[in-house]
Amino acid sequence: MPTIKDVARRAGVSTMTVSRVINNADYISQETRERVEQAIAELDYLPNALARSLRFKQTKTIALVLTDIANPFFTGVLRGVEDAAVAQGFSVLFCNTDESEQVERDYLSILMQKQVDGVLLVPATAHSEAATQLRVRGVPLVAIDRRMHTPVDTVRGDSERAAHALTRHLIELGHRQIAAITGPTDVSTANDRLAGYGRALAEVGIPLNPDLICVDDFMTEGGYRSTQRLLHAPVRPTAIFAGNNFIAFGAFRALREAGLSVPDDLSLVTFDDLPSSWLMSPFLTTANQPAYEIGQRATELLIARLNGEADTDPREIVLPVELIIRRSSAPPHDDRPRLPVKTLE
Amino acid sequence: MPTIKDVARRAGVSTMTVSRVINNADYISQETRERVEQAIAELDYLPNALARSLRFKQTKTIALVLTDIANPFFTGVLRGVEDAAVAQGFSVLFCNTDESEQVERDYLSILMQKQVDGVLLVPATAHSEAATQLRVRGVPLVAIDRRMHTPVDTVRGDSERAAHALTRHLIELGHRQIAAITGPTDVSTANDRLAGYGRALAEVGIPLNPDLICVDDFMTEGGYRSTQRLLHAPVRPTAIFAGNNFIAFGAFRALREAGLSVPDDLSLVTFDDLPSSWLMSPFLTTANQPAYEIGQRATELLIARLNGEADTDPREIVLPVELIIRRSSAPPHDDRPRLPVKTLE
DNA sequence: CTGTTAGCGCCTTCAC
DNA sequence: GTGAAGGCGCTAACAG
Repeated sequence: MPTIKDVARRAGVSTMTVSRVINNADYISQETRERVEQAIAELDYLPNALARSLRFKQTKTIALVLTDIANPFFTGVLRGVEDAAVAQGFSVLFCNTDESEQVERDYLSILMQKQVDGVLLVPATAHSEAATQLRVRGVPLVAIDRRMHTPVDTVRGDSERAAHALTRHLIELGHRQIAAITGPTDVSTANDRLAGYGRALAEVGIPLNPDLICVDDFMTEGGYRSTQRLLHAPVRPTAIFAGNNFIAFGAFRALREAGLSVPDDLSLVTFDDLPSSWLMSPFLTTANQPAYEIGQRATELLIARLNGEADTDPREIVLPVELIIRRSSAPPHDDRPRLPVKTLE
Repeated sequence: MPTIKDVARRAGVSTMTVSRVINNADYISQETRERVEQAIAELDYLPNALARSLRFKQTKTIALVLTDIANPFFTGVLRGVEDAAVAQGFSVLFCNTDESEQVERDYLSILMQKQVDGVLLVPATAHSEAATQLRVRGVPLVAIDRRMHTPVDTVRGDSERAAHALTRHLIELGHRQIAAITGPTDVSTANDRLAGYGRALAEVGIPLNPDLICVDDFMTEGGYRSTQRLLHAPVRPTAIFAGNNFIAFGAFRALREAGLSVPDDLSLVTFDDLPSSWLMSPFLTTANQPAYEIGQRATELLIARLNGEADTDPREIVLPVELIIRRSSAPPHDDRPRLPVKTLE
């Protein structure tokens, strides 16, 4: 592995001159420059970014710390992040926390040691100390998808409004017994979605029924468990608002196993779903967040911070969410008992 | 940002002593160690990994360069890679090439400059010079999913065998006119899958019909275009073997638009599909590759190479693929012309 | 057990 | 235009 010294020796100049060529500084004679460039080519020399970073105090690397890349929403975010990062010459260190605060903490420590220039974080919880940890060390942070207790740059979809729209849609179809299943209360998206749901109910004077509100994790299993609970509750809901796609998948499975069909027996609406190009027959009514754009905008904001631009108060970018109405939502049947019907296959 | 010097000053020792504590070397008096540890805690000191890496010539960072993270198969690979990497104290630099050789080349250059310890690569093409580039610089490489022309460590699913099984399945259902749609011929998985397809046909004496073989990209659009072509071909196939999940999605769309139903009018089988927990009603017959395990095994092999273990010839790990038979494949109808039927909704 | 010296590869500063 | 010295933060090798 040749170093700058080898190049200098071969070109018959000092290392400083080589350095000038690499960083294409001024005041180099055309002739020297060519000689150096040739030596570089002959030796197939590549500068050592480690050494440069040590001097420049800049690694041209940012980190993306998120909770679960298997969620297609976050896959979209990652694509947006990467494209925006590359466009500005940055690399992306990828970290998956699986919603664990402990893992998040450990990662952040490593990232600070590795001197990443900035961090994009989907915080496992709203009270994550990440913001403080990073600020102390002067590492810029942009939160993605979820708000944090500490004031911090944030890019996210408008969960409250979207949840309101989904719930409103159910109400307009005639539903009154609408259940909500969301993630942990210390995750802002769960709260915001529940708030939007509540606002829609309040607008038409439907009281909140605690029996119809389930809080579990944001995973398939959470949706499955919660739905089973709902089916044994005193009042059976005619519609379920699932706080995210995984919850909806779990809910659907529980309904099917109970011999209930969507939307004949219950309507089901959710967030994010799957890319529609993947679906044989798109089915779920959903509030679709602009995942790619969220990742992109967050990265651009982060890099702007790195460059010292926009050095104002924390900024919050809230992107609109698109409502996609499909077959999983329909008017409720009357409430006379009905025989379970085979689910749509 | 405190450095080792600050810690040394505060603890009243030399930097070397601090270094020894950090790396928990032997021969430190209990008392000094405690004093240093206290100084570290008080200053909230974190060692600069850049400086350490410069000395150690080890960054504890590997790169994962793949073609398209939006493909759920690669998402699974990434999860496997990350888990295995973290378990051994490595971080993962993530790079998406979008099947572009140029992007791949550019990334590799950056990665070498950043001194990654090793590279996991899904080569954009089999003739990628990546292997040579990296070898020259002594950076270990493990290819994932696809074989390369240069001999190199590889971890992949058994595409040939799986394609054979899928085709065999169609034959056993009674199909004789079986079309194949695959990706570019300079991608080994495309070739292997075509080979498996051909072998299955040959076994039962069905001649290869060039009209029934389409080569396009591995994307939804490729599947869509190819299927449209097939529908205008002299012989209409009764079944389509799609080279990957995206091709299958595109094929399905083209069939639906043509008013054809699966499996009533044509059977459709493919690779990878989607995680079944996401599906409302799993539909596609598929050869399911162990994505997570592929990522995991590749990472373990790479790290073994870094540690100088297993310094033998390039190794090829071929993992078995699971055949999942679902509703998209069924016996063919007789070949009398039929009215187009609405697709299953 | 602890400290000093030197250097990883590069670049900033200041001469020449 | 170019080069020599010094240092980024850390540690290996050697002293003591």
